[in-house]
Amino acid sequence: MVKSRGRQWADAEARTVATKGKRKQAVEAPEDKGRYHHGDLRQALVDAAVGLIAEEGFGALTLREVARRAGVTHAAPYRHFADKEALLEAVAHEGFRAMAREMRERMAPETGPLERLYAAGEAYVLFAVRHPPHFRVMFGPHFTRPMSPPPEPEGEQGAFTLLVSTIEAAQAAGLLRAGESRSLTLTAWSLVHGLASLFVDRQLGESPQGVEGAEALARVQTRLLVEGMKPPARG
Amino acid sequence: MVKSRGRQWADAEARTVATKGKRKQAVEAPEDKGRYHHGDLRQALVDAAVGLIAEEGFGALTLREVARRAGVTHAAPYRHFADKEALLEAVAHEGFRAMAREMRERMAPETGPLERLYAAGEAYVLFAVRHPPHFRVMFGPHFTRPMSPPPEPEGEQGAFTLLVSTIEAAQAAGLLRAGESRSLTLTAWSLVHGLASLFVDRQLGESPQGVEGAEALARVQTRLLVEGMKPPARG
DNA sequence: CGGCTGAAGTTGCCAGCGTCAACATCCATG
DNA sequence: CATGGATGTTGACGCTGGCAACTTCAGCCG
Repeated sequence: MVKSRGRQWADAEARTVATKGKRKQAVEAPEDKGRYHHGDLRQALVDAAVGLIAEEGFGALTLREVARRAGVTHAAPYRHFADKEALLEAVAHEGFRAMAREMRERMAPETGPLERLYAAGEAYVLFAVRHPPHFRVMFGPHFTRPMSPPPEPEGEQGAFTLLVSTIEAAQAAGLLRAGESRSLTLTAWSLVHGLASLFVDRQLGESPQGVEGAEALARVQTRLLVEGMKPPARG
Repeated sequence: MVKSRGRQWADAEARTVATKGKRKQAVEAPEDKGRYHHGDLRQALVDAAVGLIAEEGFGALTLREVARRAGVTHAAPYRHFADKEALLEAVAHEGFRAMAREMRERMAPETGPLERLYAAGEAYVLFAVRHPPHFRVMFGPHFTRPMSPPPEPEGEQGAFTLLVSTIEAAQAAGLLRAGESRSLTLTAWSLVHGLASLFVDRQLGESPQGVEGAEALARVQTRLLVEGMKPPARG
């Protein structure tokens, strides 16, 4: 029964979504191999969960398999998460933070209120297409207890707040119909969320796939939404 | 160990979504109590699964609990479904059929192409709000293998086909911008799907809840989408 | 009417899962 | 250098999805 479980700690490099911010200076040195303590097991577990969902699908998401991928035994995760749902909550929080960040980044170069709105919508859809596991966990039916609100670093706006303020800015500039800002926001949110969901859930069989296809589609759709569906003749 | 498992067959009445069509004349007589064979266990299992998701959430969906609710032992479902996923597929198929039916019913009284489009969109959202378990199974991340297309009774159109043909009819009547029918359809679909998803996943904390709230919201949103978001001044 | 046969349901089993309690190891602080 | 708290391990429990072998039933054929 001498299991040859050579401890290989998960690479921290594979993360493309995780908070870029500084983390405890751990796992940095390359010679961490033989340690009993992991250094940053919590983040390693989150990464492993995301990778597992991406590779094997949601049904394969097992606390024990996550632990295996992180190179620890099956009960180790309980030192960092109360239960499986708490781990998923951490994934969702990471997703919300990353989505807001990507929206801010794509909006940053734009100056016109409408251009900023386009950028926000496109970033929302692109985030979902690029990070399906996060998106699924964020909005999926996997939580029994209500999810705690994602922790937003000081001064940073969440994705939804960002959308609202962008739309209100466009209204203030006279570029969008005034009033009903809540309705306009919900319409915009529904459109991008629906498009993102359809993409992630592979409901768009015939349409262009892949990140580029999604980007083009998101671009067209956000324009189309704002331009309106009525014919030029204005029936 | 004498378990008092008095066989109580699941009421077939509780179904509000199931195919209304006639089923094998079974379970109809009220004195079915002591039977060894169930009569319509397959449908009873689907109903039990839907009820279980509705009452206890997705995490509680267990083949064994479903069997318990249907009044049979844990291995009985395997006579009707290859595995748990096959049961979920049956739920999804029932959902797709019911959604298409509800859309047709709500569209039926309307004659104008735009009114029919409104009715289709409202029915889509209302179906999701009224039948969250079905909607979640239909579009959730629960299938590893691709879902087989829902069986559409002869001559009946599926929900998506219905939406496409309605939009094309509106275009033909000159009430919607011509061309790009695929884009218009995707926009409309994304909007109603996003709105429905946000409702089902309880992301709309502040907005009006409940079926009436959803209906009003769906009404407003479908109009708003078609009218367009631009200010009357046409920036 | 009586026996056969296949469909439908049952019993018992297995590995794997989530979770907990008890134990082992390590790092930091005194 | 001792010690205590944090972190990881071991072993256990009940539950689950799935399989195999058995039992019960209904309809059919003689």
